[in-house]
Amino acid sequence: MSGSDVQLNIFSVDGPLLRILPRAGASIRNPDANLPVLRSDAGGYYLEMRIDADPDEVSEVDLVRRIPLDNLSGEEWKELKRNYDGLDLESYLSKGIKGLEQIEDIRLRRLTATLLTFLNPRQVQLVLFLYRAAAAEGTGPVVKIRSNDILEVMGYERTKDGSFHALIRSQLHCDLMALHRTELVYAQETWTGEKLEADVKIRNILRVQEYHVDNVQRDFDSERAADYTYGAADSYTVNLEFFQTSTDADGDYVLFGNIDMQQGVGKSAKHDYGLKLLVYLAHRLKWDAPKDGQYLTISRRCLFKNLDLLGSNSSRNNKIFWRTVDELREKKFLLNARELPGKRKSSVLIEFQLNPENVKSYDRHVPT
DNA sequence: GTGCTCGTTATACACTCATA
DNA sequence: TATGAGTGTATAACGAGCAC
Repeated sequence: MSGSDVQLNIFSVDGPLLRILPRAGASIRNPDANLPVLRSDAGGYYLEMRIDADPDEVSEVDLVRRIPLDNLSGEEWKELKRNYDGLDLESYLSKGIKGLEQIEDIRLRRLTATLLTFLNPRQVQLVLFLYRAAAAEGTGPVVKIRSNDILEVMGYERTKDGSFHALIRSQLHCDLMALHRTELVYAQETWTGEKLEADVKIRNILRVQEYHVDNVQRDFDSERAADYTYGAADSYTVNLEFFQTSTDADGDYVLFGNIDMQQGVGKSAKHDYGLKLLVYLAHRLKWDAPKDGQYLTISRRCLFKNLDLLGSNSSRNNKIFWRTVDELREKKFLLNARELPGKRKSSVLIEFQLNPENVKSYDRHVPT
């Protein structure tokens, strides 16, 4: 990547990360997603959620997201498992994420919510912000960020005294801790010379290496703030765990430009369809062989599932989808999109023409 | 189209704690 | 004791989706 690209606000995100990002962030409404369970193996104890592979789509691989539960004795584990197995999560979740309030144990409630809402659009936006910061700073995978700077860029309003409200700061801390603690377990195909092999990978999207609190008198505990209370540190140093090839001219990555990091104030993070569609298209760039590097053809069924457009009103779903397409067209990520008839009458395909100036894939193994 | 629910932010206020 | 920074809680308001 050249220096002029950084000046133009263009940055790269690793291909291996984009290949799994929509799967890793599948919501509980996604038909491939299973309810969280407690599980133990030789490596330890975990709260985990499995996303099953969809046999109809090669890009929809089997993936597990899990939070390791450290420092548990055998007895504590048995007690926790007994309590958790007794919960009727399905019934709780019929009332939405708020239904989890019926879980009495605060830590377990928060960990379950963390797993269920993992990689919501706000967290995806945070990941993109960190990659953009890494590109701007040129310090490789390690990025140092100030909490208030991120919140400023995300468009949150300051309070009268010029700081950000504790709730917003706390939410940022919880998002960073979710990305720090949640492990992704999946199979990744790698090239050894000309030979393609598959390895099982266990990776976090990022790890928080250090955090700093400006006022040393403040009693701040990172784990406690994530599990029981509120609060945030004033700055964090994070390591982007997938950051390996993205600055390599021969690497495997997607270039993004022109991304608006502003949160729509008052807008629910879960309904940011524009960001969801953009990330999904970037993900497909890493799986498909786009015609001329910019034409992608994807089934409507698959798009609706990955955009979480799973409501019962199909005409409304369609309306939201095309409104989202228009949004990406206005933001110059898309040049065009149109409906194509599928093999069966019921299977509609959508052809996208991406704008290579704002989203473009590089892969040393697939000629572009 | 209407009314409801849900997730989110904004605002206000009370509390704790350290410091001057 | 007053002050300021940070934290925790309650409530109102808003936008969006959903069911009817």
